[in-house]
Amino acid sequence: MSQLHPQRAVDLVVEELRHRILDGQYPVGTRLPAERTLSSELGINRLTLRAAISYLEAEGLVRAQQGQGITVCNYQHTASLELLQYLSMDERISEVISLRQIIIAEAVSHACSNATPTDINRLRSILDQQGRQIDDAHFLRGDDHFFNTLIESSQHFSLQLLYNSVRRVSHAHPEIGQHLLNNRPQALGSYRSLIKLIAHRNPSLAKKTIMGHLSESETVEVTQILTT
Amino acid sequence: MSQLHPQRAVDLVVEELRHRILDGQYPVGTRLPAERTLSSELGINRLTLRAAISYLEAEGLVRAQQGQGITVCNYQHTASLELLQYLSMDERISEVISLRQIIIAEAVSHACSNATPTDINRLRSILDQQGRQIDDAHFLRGDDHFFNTLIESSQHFSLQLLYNSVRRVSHAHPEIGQHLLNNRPQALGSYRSLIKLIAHRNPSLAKKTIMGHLSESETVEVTQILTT
DNA sequence: ATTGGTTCAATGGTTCAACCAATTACAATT
DNA sequence: AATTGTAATTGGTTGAACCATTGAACCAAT
Repeated sequence: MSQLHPQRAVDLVVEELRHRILDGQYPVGTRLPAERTLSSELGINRLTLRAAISYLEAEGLVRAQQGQGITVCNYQHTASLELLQYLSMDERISEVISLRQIIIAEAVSHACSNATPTDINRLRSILDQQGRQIDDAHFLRGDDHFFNTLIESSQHFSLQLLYNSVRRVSHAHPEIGQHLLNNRPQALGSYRSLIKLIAHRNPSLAKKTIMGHLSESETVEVTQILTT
Repeated sequence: MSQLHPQRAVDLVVEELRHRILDGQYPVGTRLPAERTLSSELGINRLTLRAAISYLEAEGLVRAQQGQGITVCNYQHTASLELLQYLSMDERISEVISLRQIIIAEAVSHACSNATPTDINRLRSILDQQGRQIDDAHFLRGDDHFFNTLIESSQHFSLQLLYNSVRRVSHAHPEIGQHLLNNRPQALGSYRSLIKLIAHRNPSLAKKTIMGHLSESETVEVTQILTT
């Protein structure tokens, strides 16, 4: 959905209908009002409504069938992670945080094998030019840039796509960014540690470090890596 | 996109355009032909094309802007995991397999905390009534049912949404199912093992077991659990 | 009473033609 | 050379009309 420029009528309708669905105003399994009725109610043309419906079909929220109407899907089974950005995060912040951690751990692991020296230098450069001492907004932007680069360095296309969704959820929910700010010291270790782990080229060790699954001997090893 | 019933013109157009984009026929960053041109070429009405474009916008493949045209997005950054089902899997089967494993490990871990006795019984029941000795197609269907139930037992909505995408990728690419069949014995341990791990209610241990991150003492513990 | 087929109303699917609105390209002006 | 204004291009929206599918209501034959 575009954001800059005056918002299209289609986008407004998509948001309105998505809202009604997720609110339970149009419960799962029920039918939306007929297109002619609904477009009239919303004050738009039927074709505009149909473009919105098409969009919502792609999101896995509704299903249109001729003669039968537009049915609200059980999106728990039909939607993708993209849906998360439109839902309330009250009880799910921890889900996203841990998901993010898993993705990063996996990405670091793959980056150990696939990151080029150029990639590693780029990561270092992002850290340096950021300084890491600016206001929250700038910090989060730098954070975003850093992890984007990290994910790309992993050369793992599926992880990249997955991370895109998590990223959009984070952007849609400032609470998540806030959580990252609060837990910055202890969470994930510092950025430089991540780079050191990648540069050390030990995928398994790197992943275990991030996930906190280290044995005693491994802990010693990691300590050595990080203090050099 | 629906599949039963006669396929709508919109769906055909979506598939055709998506194919052209992923093929590189419409390279990333370039513009599609003008709507009037394209709809004429495809032999459909412009409004039908627009519904298809709306769908592709939701998939993160294109971006339409008035006066500027319809631009092909850099879907590596705009799409979600859903895209994977439309791509060639040649080099990515292992990505999906490992992603699937991570999701299941995480789900089992949460199922340890959240699965009700009813959930566990349901999982056992799925195994029993399946018999596990039928042809591949039936096996995969049972497999699908089992893991769906497992994911639901985890009560982890984000994982559920994520798994939906992986599931659709798997369905779109029989090679992945084939890989599951081939590596069935050694991969993930048996289904009954998973249930035992869940019933034992030790989230951390369960996850490590599936991911193969067990220490020696933990290995002994797991062996005891699985042999009871 | 049950079955089977027919009709019909409702609903989504598609098309046409026209106009609005944003953007861009380019020529005219300075 | 820079600026401005205008025209062409492109997507955005609309209205009305017609097609195709579905399901319910109805009716007839058994």
